[in-house]
Amino acid sequence: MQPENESAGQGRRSFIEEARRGQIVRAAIETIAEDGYAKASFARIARRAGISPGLITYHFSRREELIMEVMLSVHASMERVLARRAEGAASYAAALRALVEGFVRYCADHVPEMVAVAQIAAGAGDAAKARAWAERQREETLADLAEMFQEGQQEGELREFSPRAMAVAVLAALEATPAELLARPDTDVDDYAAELATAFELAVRRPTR
Amino acid sequence: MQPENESAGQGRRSFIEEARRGQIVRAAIETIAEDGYAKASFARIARRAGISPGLITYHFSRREELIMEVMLSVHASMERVLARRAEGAASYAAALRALVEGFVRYCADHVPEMVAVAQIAAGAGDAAKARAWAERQREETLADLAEMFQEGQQEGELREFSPRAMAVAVLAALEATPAELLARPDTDVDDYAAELATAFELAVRRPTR
Amino acid sequence: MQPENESAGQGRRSFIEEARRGQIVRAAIETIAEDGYAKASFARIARRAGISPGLITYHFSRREELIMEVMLSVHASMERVLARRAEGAASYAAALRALVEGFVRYCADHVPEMVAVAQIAAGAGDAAKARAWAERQREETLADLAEMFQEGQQEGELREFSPRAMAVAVLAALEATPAELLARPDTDVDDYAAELATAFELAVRRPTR
Amino acid sequence: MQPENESAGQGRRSFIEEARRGQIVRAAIETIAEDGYAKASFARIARRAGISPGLITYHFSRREELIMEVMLSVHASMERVLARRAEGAASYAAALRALVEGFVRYCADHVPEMVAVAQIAAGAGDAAKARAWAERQREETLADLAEMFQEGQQEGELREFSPRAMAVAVLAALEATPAELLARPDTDVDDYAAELATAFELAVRRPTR
DNA sequence: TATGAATGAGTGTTCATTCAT
DNA sequence: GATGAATGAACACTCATTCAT
Repeated sequence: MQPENESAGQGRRSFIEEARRGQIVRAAIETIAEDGYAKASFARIARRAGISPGLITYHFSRREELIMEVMLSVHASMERVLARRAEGAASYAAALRALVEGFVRYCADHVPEMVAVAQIAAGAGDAAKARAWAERQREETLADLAEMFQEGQQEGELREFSPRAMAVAVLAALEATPAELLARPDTDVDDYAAELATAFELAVRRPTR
Repeated sequence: MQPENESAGQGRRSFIEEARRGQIVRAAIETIAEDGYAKASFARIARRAGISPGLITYHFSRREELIMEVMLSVHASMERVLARRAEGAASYAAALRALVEGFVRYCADHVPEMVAVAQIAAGAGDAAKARAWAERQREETLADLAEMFQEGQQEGELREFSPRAMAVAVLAALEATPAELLARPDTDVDDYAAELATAFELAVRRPTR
Repeated sequence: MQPENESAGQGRRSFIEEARRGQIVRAAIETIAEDGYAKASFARIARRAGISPGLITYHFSRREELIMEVMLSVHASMERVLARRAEGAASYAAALRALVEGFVRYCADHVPEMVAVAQIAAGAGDAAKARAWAERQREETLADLAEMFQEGQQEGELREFSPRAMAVAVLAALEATPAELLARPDTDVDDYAAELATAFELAVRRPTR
Repeated sequence: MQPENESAGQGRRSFIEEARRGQIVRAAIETIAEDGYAKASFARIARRAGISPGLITYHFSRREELIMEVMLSVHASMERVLARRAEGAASYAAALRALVEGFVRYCADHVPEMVAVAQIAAGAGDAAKARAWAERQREETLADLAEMFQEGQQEGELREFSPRAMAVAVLAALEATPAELLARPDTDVDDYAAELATAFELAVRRPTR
């Protein structure tokens, strides 16, 4: 009898179950990050976690559910970190800088998570639900960014440019960070973040005559 | 009985073989772009090409070889286009603009190719060789870009910044283009390209005065 | 630590155990009848009974044992009912009528039981023992019926015919009843029973001149 | 690339493919008849046919398709045989006798087919489509039988009785035949058929005063 | 007594690859 | 050159059964 997750009103998950789920999610993240999404079979994930493949299905009724959980957990963790940073920025440029630096910092500290999420987002057909969710999330982030730019323009702090195109460029640069840090592990993360922040600051702010 | 590809010294490919290979590569690109890498089985590719699955293996001894060929052909095609644009740029800023606009233009005109390549790059384990090659290629592109920036800095046209970080940001923005054009088909491509070019121009050039 | 069923000489079953077994058997009957034998997993049966799957194995050491118990309990219940009807029939024709009407009546009142038993009888390999038992039971019923016919023939009440073939036909008609009542719920059960009884009465009795 | 069965307009099946399909259907019938539906896995069917399990999926795109083909082929074969017998019956009683004897004869000659079909009809959930089809077929047969009885009643040849109930009884007796012949292989088939025919003749015809 | 976490064998199905034709 | 029948390994998933608690 599977735990029949999350649906039932009273159905809380036991401590041990929560622990196993966490363990499996971790193993899934690492497996996807290291071996690639397509090779992240239950067999491999289970081997890494030191459990039997059947146990994964026992805790996650479908593969989709596990993949979704990976997405959700990474996203929630990042949100928590970024939220702290975003508060109390004095200007739009400062807010952008806070976002960029926070994101890069998070990437540096959570490379496997970011790689795994990227794999899933770009990945196969059997993660359709998770991919759709990620795309919606991404679209939302883009919209937020663009809105921020627009406000900055209306208040005269930022120059005139296409908020959307700039948002795409910024997010793309952020999303490229995990791969870059993976490819060049010696990168000074804070420098890297500052460079990005400065570049985009110059790109968006009204040129001081 | 197979054509024994590429290895043999004298082994030129016949005209008809070259044609078949091209047909298969095209079908592969379209299938990967439309159905996703994971669903792009030989059966599907062959159906699209109107041939039997066995014939693919006849022309490409391993799956890896076909995927590799997809990469190579797209890359070659893009190089050809970009090379024309890059020549005769009067300044580093102009060269950057030419690159950005050329790349975006190419993306707009070759969506399936770009989507397929992105799928492969992010994709499965049986594309390891192709992925490695793409990564090497990408590294090379980054190095070229960074070198260009460095020269611009030495000549005083560009401000001081990390050439590497800027190169990553620029390339990331470019690589995000196909997805963006796919997600927002109404985007004015030339505007979009100009916006990116301007943004990065502001980011790199020595601030006037 | 299991109850070590039925084997031990002294091993009586406690009251509570008997109750659990009954509850599980009922849940099994309903699950098999509604979801089909193949889908009647321990998980489903346990969910219906509001217990854990492990508890089923605790009370029935093998799946086979549970299935067997289903058979036995249904059979015993039917026997009890039929026995009452059979007594005191004045003629062989009357006895046949009593049997037919009793059986049909029982079917109408115990659809799930009959459906479940039919599912098992026609069903899977892991019910082999139960199926064998049912077949033996069936054979016995056929023998009883045939013997009754033979006696009726010897006493001159019934015409000459193959007792065995007639027994098969009668039993087949009876066994078809649950499905028929399920397919046509509006059937008037008593009419239906009377029709069958009359048909077979005409088939067996010595034609009145 | 699977043969993509039956749908395409021009898509004829090759000779060799037709042969394989037939071989697989035969193996499926025998496996179901001997081991039971639930144990008739592709692995077992393939072993019997001396082929690999994958080949079954190659020729039948889903399991359901194979099961359906079993049903259809048995049904078609029986129809062919029965059709010859049914023609030219001088009375309703004679038509009934022809049907009964034809059916029994067919059963005797095709025990595995009949057992397999019975297994599927009574069987698991993953044969839903085939079971539904069989049930529709059965219902049709019942309707035909009942209609025949009704006509016979209207013409005065048959006594008054419920055509439906009688149809059910007759069909049930027929369907019980394979099991009976299997249980008692020494049965004289023609005698058995004649007994059934006579029994139902007496049951339906207007008693000769 | 009862739970539910865990296992391992088994399922249908997919697919790159082989090979006789 | 080309076909398509055939294989075998891999996949997610199901489930009776075991066992520590």
